[in-house]
Amino acid sequence: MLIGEYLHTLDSKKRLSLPTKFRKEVGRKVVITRGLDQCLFMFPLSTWKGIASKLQQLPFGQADTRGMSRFILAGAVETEVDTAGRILIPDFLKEFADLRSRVVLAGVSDRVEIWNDKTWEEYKRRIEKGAEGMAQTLGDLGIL
Amino acid sequence: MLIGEYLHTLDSKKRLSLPTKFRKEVGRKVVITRGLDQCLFMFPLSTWKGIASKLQQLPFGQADTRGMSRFILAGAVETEVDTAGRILIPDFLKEFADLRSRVVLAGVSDRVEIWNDKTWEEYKRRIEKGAEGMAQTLGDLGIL
DNA sequence: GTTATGTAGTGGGATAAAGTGGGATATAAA
DNA sequence: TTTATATCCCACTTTATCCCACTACATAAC
Repeated sequence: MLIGEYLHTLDSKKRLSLPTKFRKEVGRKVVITRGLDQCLFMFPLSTWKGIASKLQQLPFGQADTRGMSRFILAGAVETEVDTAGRILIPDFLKEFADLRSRVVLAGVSDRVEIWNDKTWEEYKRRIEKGAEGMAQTLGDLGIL
Repeated sequence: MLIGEYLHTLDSKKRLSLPTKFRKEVGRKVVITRGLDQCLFMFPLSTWKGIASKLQQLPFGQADTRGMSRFILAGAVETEVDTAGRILIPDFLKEFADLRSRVVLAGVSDRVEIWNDKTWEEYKRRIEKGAEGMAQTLGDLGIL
């Protein structure tokens, strides 16, 4: 279970160290893709395979699903975790998520999200403000 | 699995180098054809054979599928990957996709798409704008 | 409390490889 | 023969990869 929030630094060589707590669960190979709300998603290779096979089944005759599979598949990279527990973030993904030096890694059960630190803080503030409505929703869903 | 996005240059001799990550999977012979949304499709020869046979099985009586198979089959070229990992793009395909010097290669599971860089950026921007709908679809597919 | 020991996170240098450009040779057309 | 086009080969530049080192903070030992 990937949980917790960590502030790490993306160095000049595009390397980003994973929090120790994530390393075992994530394994040696991971896939990073474009995510939603301007962050990146990182999946263990095994999880990714399931996603990829579902995407492959989408008909590319339809313009909208064609766009989606391009967005995600062309936006994905398989990377190995190096001996120091670091992964490489390619330029086009750095740009997409507007990643600078300070980066937030957030565990969200089966994936890790990678955020620009400022964007993350802002996003959290927005969510907190909507907490009232959220509590309602959680209640409706029988979660809390 | 062909994934990722790479910005390469098409030189004055119409040569385009394939990203290293694609080379193994793609093999020595590839087929390039006209694709959808003003890009080119590149298939490993083995994949192409399956696609070609499916196209041939389309009912020839219907005008739209007839047009589709002509569009793809007539525009197809078989090329060899040279010792430096480069392929040649014939003029008529260059023109079709409006390829200049800067070219994007995008892996989309079983094919590589070849785009004019500007066209690709524009396309991505359009897709991102529709991200809300995409989130919905991803949820429906059980991906997120 | 102070001193070892270990580990996580980070940075940098040396080496290898990828991507690209250009010349020389071969092949085909005028 | 001359001109043009394609193919092969080599060389340069930049980027990536590997390996080692430093610092900070933690825990354990004295």
